[in-house]
Amino acid sequence: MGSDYFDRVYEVVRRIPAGRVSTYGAIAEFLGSVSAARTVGYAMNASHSRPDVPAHRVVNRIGLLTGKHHFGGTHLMEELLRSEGVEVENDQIVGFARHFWDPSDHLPREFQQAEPPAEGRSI
DNA sequence: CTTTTGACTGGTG
DNA sequence: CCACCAGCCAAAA
Repeated sequence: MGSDYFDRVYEVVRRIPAGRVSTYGAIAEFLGSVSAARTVGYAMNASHSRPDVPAHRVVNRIGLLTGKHHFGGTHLMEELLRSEGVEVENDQIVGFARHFWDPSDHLPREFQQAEPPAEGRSI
């Protein structure tokens, strides 16, 4: 199905619960290489046609909303996060460590094998 | 086909 | 604290 890596990124991002956020690096590390963080960001850029991918819950390592410019509106990403209970100030997530969601800490290791989730399974 | 460029990160100087 | 470099993957020129 197209690019495997992007699909894996989307699967992970899709599991980020509302009110939680993750980072490009954490996702890349979960998928095997922390250095591929840029690619995770690039995958987010291509996630426009993936409405089921909450790209606004992915920020950089210090909780900065680096991708906010890609959400059309200047504060759309921030608004989305706030509506989920994530406090944002000066384009940065307040209490970032408190909202941080590490995929390696919640998703099964088999998930890294690029195995898509079972169909008909509610998230 | 080659080169450039990104929503990144960690290390080095 | 700031500047630069390497590593990773994919799309566009």
